[in-house]
Amino acid sequence: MEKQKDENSKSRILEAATTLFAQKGFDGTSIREICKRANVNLCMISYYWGGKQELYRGIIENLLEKQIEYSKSFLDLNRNPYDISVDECTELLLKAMEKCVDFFYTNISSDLIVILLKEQQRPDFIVKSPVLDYIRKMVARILDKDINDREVIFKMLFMLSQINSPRILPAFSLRILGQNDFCKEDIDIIKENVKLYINKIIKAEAV
Amino acid sequence: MEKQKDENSKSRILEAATTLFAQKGFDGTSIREICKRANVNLCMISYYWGGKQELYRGIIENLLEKQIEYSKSFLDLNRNPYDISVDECTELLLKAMEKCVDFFYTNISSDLIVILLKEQQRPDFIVKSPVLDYIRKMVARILDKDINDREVIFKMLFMLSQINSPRILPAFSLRILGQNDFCKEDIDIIKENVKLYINKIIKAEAV
DNA sequence: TATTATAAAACGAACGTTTGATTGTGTCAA
DNA sequence: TTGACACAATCAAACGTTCGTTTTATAATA
Repeated sequence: MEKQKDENSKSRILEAATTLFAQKGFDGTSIREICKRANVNLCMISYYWGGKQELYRGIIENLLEKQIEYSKSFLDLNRNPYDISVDECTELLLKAMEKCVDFFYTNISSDLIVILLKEQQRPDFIVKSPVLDYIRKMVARILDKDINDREVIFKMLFMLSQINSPRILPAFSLRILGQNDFCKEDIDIIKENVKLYINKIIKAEAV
Repeated sequence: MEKQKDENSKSRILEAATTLFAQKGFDGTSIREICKRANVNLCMISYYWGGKQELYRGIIENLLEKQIEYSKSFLDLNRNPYDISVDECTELLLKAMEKCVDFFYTNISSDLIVILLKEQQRPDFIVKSPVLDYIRKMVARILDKDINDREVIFKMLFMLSQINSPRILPAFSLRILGQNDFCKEDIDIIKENVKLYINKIIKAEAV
């Protein structure tokens, strides 16, 4: 009376795995722990994905799709940044950065950015984001440099880490704040910061 | 003819473990791998430290001592920031931030900051840094706020992530740069950035 | 009656740790 | 000066546990 096509257990696994990977990392999380939390049998991960590693890829690709889909509301990835004026491009980039804050601090994707940061060094887990590539192209255009120019890369780094700083140091910041996650007030502070400093960084006074 | 008091193998283990923990994380590194890289027998970690976890603590505490020792050249941890004028305190903080860049980008401690960032969420691996506490107190003094004020905490976050951004996203940045580690030129860019933006962040125009 | 989803059990491999033996070194009484 | 002894360092081997995965069986559905 309950053995029908039940995508429910599949999504429960995804949810449990995402939470645990973010908390304890890929290697620190056993599939037994995931399955216990998701309330499913031990074999279900292999059954649905083929293995633990494929489950990870599934989670990440899911995020990337969401990111691309979400970016469509404020970016046109097919439009060549070099065909846009510097001023318009700057405005677009600033808007994109603000939208990134919204994206990275929703419940859905907050765990995922933590996972990506944690596992970024695994050669087998490399992720290519077309959205990130496009943003880099925009920075290059604004600075009138090559996309692989050292200055462009560092400007991107400073921007991204500025946005993600609370997620990069979650244990540190949340422990001091005495919270389990960031609240609306925190996100507003981050956004305000983005508007102010990212703007300055982009406008290329130095660096 | 070679079995004498040989602290050599102990330090070789420390070096190998630091490199591997930074690369693959604590859980992703086996003691077999560490010992193989250090060219010592499998039992030596238990012999010297008692276990893998204790080896980790040994590494981290080693870093903290170095950090405290190093900070003495530009900070007096016993001096109460609230007894210093805002202007002098700002200058001291800026200097400290620049010194932090030097510290975090030397070969000795670059791996260690990566490890700390990776393992920060483990409740059993929590590290308290008196230097960081002092810097927080300085920020609070400059902003004339309580040390636990949300604004103080976020300013610290933004400052620290600004400094560490290239270390926070090492895979991302180094892959694009096509380098194995940051060079003098990169560190100069980071320092210049610190001077410019940290200064703006501290001076409290907003956030 | 296929097909899909779940369950329990078992697989070999890898893990961190411990054991017991062995080797070199420094100490010291004879 | 030497032989015995304590001790620190190292070794190979084995320990029990946990890991990701697979297998075989079973229940529910189309």
